[in-house]
Amino acid sequence: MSRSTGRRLGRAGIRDVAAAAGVSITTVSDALNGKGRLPDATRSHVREVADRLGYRPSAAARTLRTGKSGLLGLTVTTYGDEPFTFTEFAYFAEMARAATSAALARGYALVILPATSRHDVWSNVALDGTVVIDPADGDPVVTELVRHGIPVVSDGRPGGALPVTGWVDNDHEAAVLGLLDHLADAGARRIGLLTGNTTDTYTRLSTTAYLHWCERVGQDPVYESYPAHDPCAGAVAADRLLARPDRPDAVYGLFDPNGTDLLAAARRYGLRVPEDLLLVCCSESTLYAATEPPVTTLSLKPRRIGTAVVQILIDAIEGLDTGRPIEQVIPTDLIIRASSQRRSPRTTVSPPRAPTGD
Amino acid sequence: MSRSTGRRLGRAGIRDVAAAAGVSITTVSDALNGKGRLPDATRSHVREVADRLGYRPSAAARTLRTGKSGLLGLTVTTYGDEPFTFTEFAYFAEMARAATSAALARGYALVILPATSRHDVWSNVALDGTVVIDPADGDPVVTELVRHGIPVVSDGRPGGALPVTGWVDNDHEAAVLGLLDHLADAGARRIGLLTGNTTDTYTRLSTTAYLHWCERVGQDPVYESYPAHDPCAGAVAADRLLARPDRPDAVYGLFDPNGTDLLAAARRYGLRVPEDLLLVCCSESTLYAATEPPVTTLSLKPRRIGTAVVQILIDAIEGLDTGRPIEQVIPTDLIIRASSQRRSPRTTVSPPRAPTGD
DNA sequence: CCGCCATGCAGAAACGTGTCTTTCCGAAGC
DNA sequence: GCTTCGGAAAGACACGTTTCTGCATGGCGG
Repeated sequence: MSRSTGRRLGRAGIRDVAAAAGVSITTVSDALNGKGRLPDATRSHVREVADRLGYRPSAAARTLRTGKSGLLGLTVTTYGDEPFTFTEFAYFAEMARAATSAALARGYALVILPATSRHDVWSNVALDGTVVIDPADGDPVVTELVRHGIPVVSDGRPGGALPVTGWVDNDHEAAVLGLLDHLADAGARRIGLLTGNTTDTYTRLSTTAYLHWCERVGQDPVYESYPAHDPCAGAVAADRLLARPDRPDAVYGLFDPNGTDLLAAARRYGLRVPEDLLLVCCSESTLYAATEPPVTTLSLKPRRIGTAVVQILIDAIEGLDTGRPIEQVIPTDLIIRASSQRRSPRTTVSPPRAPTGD
Repeated sequence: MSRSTGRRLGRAGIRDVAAAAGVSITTVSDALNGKGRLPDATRSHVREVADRLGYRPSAAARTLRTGKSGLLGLTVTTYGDEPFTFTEFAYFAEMARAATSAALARGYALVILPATSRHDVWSNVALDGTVVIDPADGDPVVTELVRHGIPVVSDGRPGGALPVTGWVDNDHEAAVLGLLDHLADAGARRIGLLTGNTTDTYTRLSTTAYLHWCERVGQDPVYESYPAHDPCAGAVAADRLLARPDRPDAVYGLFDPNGTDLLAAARRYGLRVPEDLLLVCCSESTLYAATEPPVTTLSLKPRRIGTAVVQILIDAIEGLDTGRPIEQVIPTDLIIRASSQRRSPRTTVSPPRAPTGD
């Protein structure tokens, strides 16, 4: 049987369009992609025939020929033993959502992939580039990707001289320092920290910033750490922190659920917030606007980060890069609510200060 | 230049492996895929050479040849004007996470795609199948996908005779009826509903189940609806519901943030929970375990749904289907906490030394 | 001793597209 | 009048893999 009649079942190919329009394959390709020198009459004719046949170019064939798939990987490193922490917290959900929207707007789609170095999964999909969330130092997946010539942009400043194309991150040190200053301004004398025992960049930078701040103001560090992937462990660690003999009068929690964990622990110990205990936690959840009391949160602006990461990555893919790594720092946002304001609203006080930090 | 020496830059191809191993292309392909009849010596030799060269088969070429890409689409329909509601609520995050894990375990990856019928995005990626979350009646994207022979499995029972391969859903009617019975058992005399004004299946089924229950027990329906995509509107609607002259003494909120919305509204009206107002909301967030008071939540088991959807879809793709649509109902889980139990567990605060709750 | 089958492997045809090169043809220039 | 030039479209190849077909060899039964 001839090749033009053999494909009765299945989708229409470019050959079918060419035959139906009475032109060659080249003309069809050029007409649909706007590439060659064709009169407008031919262009519209071919397009009309293609539409009538319901023709959709094969993504696989196009990818094979052009080398561009229009797919970006989105990976998340694992915390501890958990196999997969995608959208473990609201941060990831928001960031992934923004990244997906930004990619879609430029004609790309996102593929969710694990950060493990399972070859079979990674090699089964043709990637134009990859977004890596919080890569570990010397991440083998990242090095292998760049060795294959795939651009990698990371959310989180990479450590260990990772050869990424670029990165986007918050200034975690400045955020923690500003937040601690805010608590001190509100009257905190001893600020505690609820942190993780993992080695990821966010946890490490935030913790060292806390230690530096303590050193600067001459306060003994008071902190508890726990495996961040275990939600129950957070509640226990919050309890431990408030059970210490050197109980802090203000606490910053690094992870999303810490706000409710600390509120619950404070209730168990009969501590009033904010009268007896000032509270701030890092979270993207709007639920903290409606808790009792509302909790001051530090937002890492995941939407801006997700958008920026994708823009940098696509710029690099499409050859708009400047040759050197592109680095971008997104400012954080401290959303001040009742839990970190010592003065009760009943007493007449000076109007609340403008939220413009240093 | 010959074809074997021309590709110096770029990844190693199967030809390079064949040349380096001193065998033919066929032998390399068979050895790596475990297909042909080869002695184990040749197999291991080829594999060793391929590893040494860092050979990764081209996903695009394999997809073109075999017709299988190993990619599954994951789409979310839009609510109202919002362009993209992926992981708008914790439900989507959990469901997407479970679906991703389940797909990965069977060698597939998930591509996040918008539910709009933008051709250019959909046709730029070769899909083996698609998961559609809560499709609208007669969804054009779904019909076009099945017309192209791509299996579609939906999260949420499809309406409008949508030709999906299968679907997974909760028994929303039974869940709402059981939950309302639970509230009535706890002493509720007039149960209100906080619902959405969208036409998606979840909202519609839950609301009609509520109305049926009211009819059965002879209670006048008391409900407020609002656009579920707008977080501020939820707080306003919660306020409206509690401001009514026929104020309910128990409320069920259909959406994730309704719990804190209703708690805040109750505080504004001086209503104690659960003494004056019983509360249940549908949510997957663990934050409700630590609110004041903890809120009873209805979990739709998104992890089980995400896993089941992917299993059904991959079974259909790999030809394990039975010919008829596969339908699966996942039971819901009512997590009973203090907000829906009229008796207060204790009037004094329990000693702080035992962090093990309940 | 001949034919046959099982084994081990190579050659080559696809998969469907993009694009380089070539061909054709009419019109303009010397 | 012949060449050249440029526009329009066709031919052919390549992308890298899978897989069908087929060739050679050696062991075995008849």
